Amino acid sequence: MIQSLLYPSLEEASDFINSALRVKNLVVCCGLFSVEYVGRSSSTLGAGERILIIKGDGSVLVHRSKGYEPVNWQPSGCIIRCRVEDGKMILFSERRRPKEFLKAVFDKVYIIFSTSLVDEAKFLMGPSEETFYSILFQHPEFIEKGLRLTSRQKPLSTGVVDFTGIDEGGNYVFVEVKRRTAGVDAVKQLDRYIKSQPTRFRGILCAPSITKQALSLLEKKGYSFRKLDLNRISKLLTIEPFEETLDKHF
Amino acid sequence: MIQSLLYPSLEEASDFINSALRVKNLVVCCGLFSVEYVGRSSSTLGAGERILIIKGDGSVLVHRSKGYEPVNWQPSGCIIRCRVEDGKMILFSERRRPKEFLKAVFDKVYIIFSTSLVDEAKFLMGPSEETFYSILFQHPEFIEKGLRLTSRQKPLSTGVVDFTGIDEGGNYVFVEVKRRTAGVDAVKQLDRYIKSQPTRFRGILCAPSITKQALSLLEKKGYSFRKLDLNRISKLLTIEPFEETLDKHF
DNA sequence: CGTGCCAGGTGCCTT
DNA sequence: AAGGCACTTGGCACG
Repeated sequence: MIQSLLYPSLEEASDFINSALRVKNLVVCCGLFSVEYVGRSSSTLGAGERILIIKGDGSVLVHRSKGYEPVNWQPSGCIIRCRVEDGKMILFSERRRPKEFLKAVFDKVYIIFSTSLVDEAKFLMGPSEETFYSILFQHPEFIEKGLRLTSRQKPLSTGVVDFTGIDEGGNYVFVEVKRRTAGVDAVKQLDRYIKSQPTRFRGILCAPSITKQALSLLEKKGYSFRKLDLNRISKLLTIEPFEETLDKHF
Repeated sequence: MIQSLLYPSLEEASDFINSALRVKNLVVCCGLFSVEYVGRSSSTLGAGERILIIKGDGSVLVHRSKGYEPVNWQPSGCIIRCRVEDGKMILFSERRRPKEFLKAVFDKVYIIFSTSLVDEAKFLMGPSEETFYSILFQHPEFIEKGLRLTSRQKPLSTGVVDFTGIDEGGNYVFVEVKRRTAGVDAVKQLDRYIKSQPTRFRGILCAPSITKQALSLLEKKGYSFRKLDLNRISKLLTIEPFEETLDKHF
């Protein structure tokens, strides 16, 4: 059930929003307004035509005419109030921790609607990092010939190492897996794991590619890089490859 | 100028969207639909009531009833098409590089509106990390009385130290600045810089606050914590301090 | 609550 | 175009 108002007065819009807030409906409001934000950072946005979205869980989004990201926002769990003051509609949102405030001051509301979105569908994501681990754990030869993996996702004092194992020469090995290009961070992560151990471990960083600086740091530390062949791995997934999904749905 | 349709037929909605696309208007559409995505990853979302937003620059956002993040999206620059097929409205978005596809299949459209958002306002962001460095470099007394800073953003073998300097007692000093609460990793970072030097350096970690564990580690290492007074610093910026902004606008 | 770490991260700036 | 890095990153899992 949709409720909507076209070119409402600010009083009408304010009442409308307050009604929607009480029943935790979603509200979409298009109008002319300015935005102030204070919190971890702060920002000011002068008056302009935008979209403001209030979700039932207390999140707020302000979208301008371009781009993926909202220009201002408030995450879920905020306390939201709306009132008319001095001929302007003021929408105020307060986040408790960290302390953050967002205020939208409306000169005009062009259109506003609210609804309770009935949406029970499950969101299914394609192969994640976890999926890659499973495949690699069953096929350590993709990482290195003769490698035996002894544990996965092993918690250390300083983080969780993806794999532990023993290489062809009998050396203990830590393996860090990245699904995408490995950067300096990944090398540091691996280094931290190995430094945390009293005994000697070889380090293997396994990723589809690696940045130049990361490789340089890796070599300086004496660790190894192993190129991960994504196509070969995806052949082993139950999930259908890109091309097939494309053919089927698109 | 707003155009809107309440409970349109799928044909009406499709025509409406195509008209809006031609003039690169923003479109907000609330309805019952499913979403498929294939690209860097892939995802499937069964039918449910949601909001779909198309922006003039070719970005697409699908929002469910909860949370800050869109469940599916397409960044700006995509090619968008809309048609009715087998009694469903299909909205298709293609990204060129990387190759990514998003498809929304509508069973029903509850409300749809479009508008060209006139929005020329400048978005002004509060102090960034860079801003803090500049201010602190010019006002080292905020860090410590009698401190002289000799260089900023100096590259070491192990990273980039924010400031180097000499304290009142003539000791060489490394300063690491954090804009937010300093955690254990900030201490480790500082420690790494100092360990990398052949000569002795004092370590100062400068942040608005510090976690208990980080402070404990810092003290164990013999380094100093300096509370960064954000209000005092922001006085030196053209940007007004938190409390004042709060008083004035909230 | 802090710590660690992934994300279809996104956006910005540099080579 | 690719790499590096900050972000009001958000989000989740775990101690």
